[in-house]
Amino acid sequence: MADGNITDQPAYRQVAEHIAQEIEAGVLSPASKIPSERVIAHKYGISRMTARGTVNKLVQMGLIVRRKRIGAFVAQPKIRFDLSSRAGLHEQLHKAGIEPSSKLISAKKIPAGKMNPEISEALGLSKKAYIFHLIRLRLADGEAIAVENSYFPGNLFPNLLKYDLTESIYALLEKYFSVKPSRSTQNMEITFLAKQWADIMGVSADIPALEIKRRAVSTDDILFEFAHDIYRGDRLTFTSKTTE
Amino acid sequence: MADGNITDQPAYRQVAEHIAQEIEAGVLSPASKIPSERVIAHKYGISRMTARGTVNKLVQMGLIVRRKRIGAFVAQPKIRFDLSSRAGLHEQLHKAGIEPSSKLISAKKIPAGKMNPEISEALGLSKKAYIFHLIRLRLADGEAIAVENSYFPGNLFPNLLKYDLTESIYALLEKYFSVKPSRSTQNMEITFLAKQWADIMGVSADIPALEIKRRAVSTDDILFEFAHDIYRGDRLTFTSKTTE
DNA sequence: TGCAATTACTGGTATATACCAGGGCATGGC
DNA sequence: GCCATGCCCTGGTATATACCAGTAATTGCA
Repeated sequence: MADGNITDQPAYRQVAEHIAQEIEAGVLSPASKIPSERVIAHKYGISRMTARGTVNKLVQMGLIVRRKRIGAFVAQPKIRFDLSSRAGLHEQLHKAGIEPSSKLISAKKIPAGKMNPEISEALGLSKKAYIFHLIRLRLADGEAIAVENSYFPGNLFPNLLKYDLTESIYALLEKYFSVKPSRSTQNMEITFLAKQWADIMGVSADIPALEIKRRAVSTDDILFEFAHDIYRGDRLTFTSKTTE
Repeated sequence: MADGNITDQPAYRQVAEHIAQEIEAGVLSPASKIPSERVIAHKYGISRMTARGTVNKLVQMGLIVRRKRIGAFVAQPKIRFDLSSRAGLHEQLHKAGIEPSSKLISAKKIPAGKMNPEISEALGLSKKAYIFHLIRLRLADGEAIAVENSYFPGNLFPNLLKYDLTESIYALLEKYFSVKPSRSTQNMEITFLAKQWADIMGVSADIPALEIKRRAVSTDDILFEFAHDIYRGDRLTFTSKTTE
């Protein structure tokens, strides 16, 4: 910025705050396009690289999303997801008036020996056993919000891949294999979206994420699933109600 | 990079991956200084701004931490914090062989009317009631890892500020006011560290964070605390064990 | 009218350069 | 031996410029 400043904030932050206020005030409404980096630079009398810093800051704050070669847009409000709810993601989205959908990305039968030890050991399998690995993409109103990796012991679910895997897996397991989930132990971590998952979701890797690894036990006390779920932190807010 | 590349990755990412491998391989050990941006630029034949992009990426990955005007250093391994554990942060750190400490940043008595409505309403207070607001900084081996905001209804805890607030507040409440926590409802969100908290912690605002808002109820079914805790996502990994 | 080619614009990457403020260290005076 | 001065290095900010690849609107031809 050409002029002097009262606060000692760097130019890119000042501009970011100004635009952030416009967004919060509703001058720029969700899904609307914000001015291009070059226009911001000209409007505020800063260089494009500085304007880019401004846009970076806004992305980082979760207020806008970038679309390569198209522009930057005001972000939709975050979707609430209650991790402690009995209801699954699908059901919670539906209740919130958001259209949930899933896409089966991959379904493979893999020898336990070729698997990541973390997974085969978690499922307590010998090397010659095999594992079913499903990757599903979860969407909300058509927008990718999560990737779910599910690992099932092959011996428990013969011919699993022959079933319709696009619907609820848990319903399927109960219907055809009489396996009902009872308890689960989960471990969560805040990370950045690994490129692997970002590619599946079709988004940039520079967004925060919540990763959850879960071991699910059936009512028969059998460990029947190891799940590794990756949720976008920029589109979801996570709620966890605990009563202790 | 001057030379052509096999992968189509941008230069700043390639260099970042190379340095990341050096860190993971132990060539660069925790707390050791990585080369300065200018040195990286020269070493890999890239410009300093590109080298800066590399360092940004590494910071974002949580592999290194920056220290203004001093350099960038390989980050310490993340500290595990079990959110679902009965043990508090202090106890968990101690068990992990890390020295926990706290610092009282501020302790104020504030009219409920002047408070953020989210808080006064959560505590179910009229505008003329008052609220105690404590801000505490939590450290692990001297490093700031969390900021805790605690809000207590004034009527429940007369003269709260006269007590020693540097120790465990819950122990104090039980000892002097016979208030024992029983249940809590909490709401967590992944964000970026707001400048406000970053300043208290003495770190940059460009790091991920976990914010938890908690309503704590006593054994007498009285809502006695609204807490707003902010944890550094770059120094902590959060575990949550659920058995349902 | 229909469709292909052009063009303007976008974010992403990269370079070269410049200045600032503060930490760390060597130097030099006392 | 002590301490202050000053220099070098650091990350942080900022400018100006350039090229790329893909989108989207426009243009122009058949």
